[in-house]
Amino acid sequence: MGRLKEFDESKAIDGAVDCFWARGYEATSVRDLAEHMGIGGASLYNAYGGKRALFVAALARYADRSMRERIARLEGDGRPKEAIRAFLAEIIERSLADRDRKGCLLVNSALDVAPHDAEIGKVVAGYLDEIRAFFRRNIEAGRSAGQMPRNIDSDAVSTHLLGVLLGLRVLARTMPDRVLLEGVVRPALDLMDMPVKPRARRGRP
Amino acid sequence: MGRLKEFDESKAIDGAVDCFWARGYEATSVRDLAEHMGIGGASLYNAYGGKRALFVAALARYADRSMRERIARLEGDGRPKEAIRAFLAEIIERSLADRDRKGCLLVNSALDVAPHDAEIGKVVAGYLDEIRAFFRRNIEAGRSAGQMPRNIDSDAVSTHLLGVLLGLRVLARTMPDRVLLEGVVRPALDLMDMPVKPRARRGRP
DNA sequence: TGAATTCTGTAGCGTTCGATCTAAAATAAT
DNA sequence: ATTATTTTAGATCGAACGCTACAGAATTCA
Repeated sequence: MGRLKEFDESKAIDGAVDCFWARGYEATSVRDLAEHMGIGGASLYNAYGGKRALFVAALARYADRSMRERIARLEGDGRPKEAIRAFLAEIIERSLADRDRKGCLLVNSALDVAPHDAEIGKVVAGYLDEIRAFFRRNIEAGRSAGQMPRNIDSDAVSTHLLGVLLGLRVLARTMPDRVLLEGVVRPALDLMDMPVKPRARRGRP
Repeated sequence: MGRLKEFDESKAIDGAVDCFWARGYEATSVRDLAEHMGIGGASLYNAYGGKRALFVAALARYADRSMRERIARLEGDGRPKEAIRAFLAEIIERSLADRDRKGCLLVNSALDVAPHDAEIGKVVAGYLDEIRAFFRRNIEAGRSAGQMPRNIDSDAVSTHLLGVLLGLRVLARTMPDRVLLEGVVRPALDLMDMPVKPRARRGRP
């Protein structure tokens, strides 16, 4: 019973994502949000409770549509090493094409709002852990498949890759240069390459 | 001629650094600033011109007292490899001891304000380049001293280390855990180690 | 149809924002 | 002493902030 919502909830939350993503939490006003969501201020408070709760919802939406989509898509091929390489390559391409320099909503939130809000901090940490788990799964799969060194430390390298990803995102917002961003990533990818066989001789391998 | 300043300019700018550092640019109000600087609002505008100009001055102060001090101190030993290791170790220790999770003012600014302000963006990019130059100098010195692989790519690895540093700072604000932060750094430090000699035999080395 | 419930637009709440004005206070040069 | 210049404290500016009250519109129950 009661009056039905008139606005498209999915379009609305996408509008909120765009706002928070482009301007950050603090710099986004409730009026900005309502306008980009195509609703009135009262509807915003009625449907989401307030600015902070809406931000949490926007984070979840972003994580689903951006991070998890990418992980699922790249991990589907069954080529673990390529999945990791493609993941980072895709971030670089998107960063270079991102003329507004919006970066990644999760990374932006990890630096800006997470330290000041314990609850949101836990949410963001959970999303970052999902990315790290993606790296770790594919490192272990790559090692099992013989594509990576047998003694590779999946814990340390997956954590390292998460750090490199975050650094990549930060650097891309201030110095979006291809040579620079690829320089950040390349040594990390080299970690997953097989060690060169020393003194390969002609004849039998 | 004219009335003399009553406040300590050095204490004042330090107060501004603390404010921007702890709360970020947007969330810091001119009233917060004036209070922590020990001056009135009118004096703030008289001495610095406004919030944005004060932020630029605070950035410069921070870079001098924090980043450049650390670089000068660690690079003085003449042990290039140890300088890089100690640099990252010091960041980890400071991050773990930083109960307010303020992180690094330069990194925070690189993600938050640089993308929205071209002029400040160039300033921040300049500071980041100083850090990268520190890494590169010490990689090349370490290579020359025979402490690092002869074929190490100082451009790529210094850029990689800058990325790792930025990622470290982001991660420390959301997940300040020693195991995690050291996991981010360790594979990067391994890049600078000499390759193990294959099949060392007894007798002559 | 009447009552209950929910959504929406408008208006406005009190607060705070960055910035400025005014006038008194303090100093240096004349 | 007079004048010129600068700093100070305090009040205040218009605008924007997050949020809410309220009345009307729209819908499902009885």
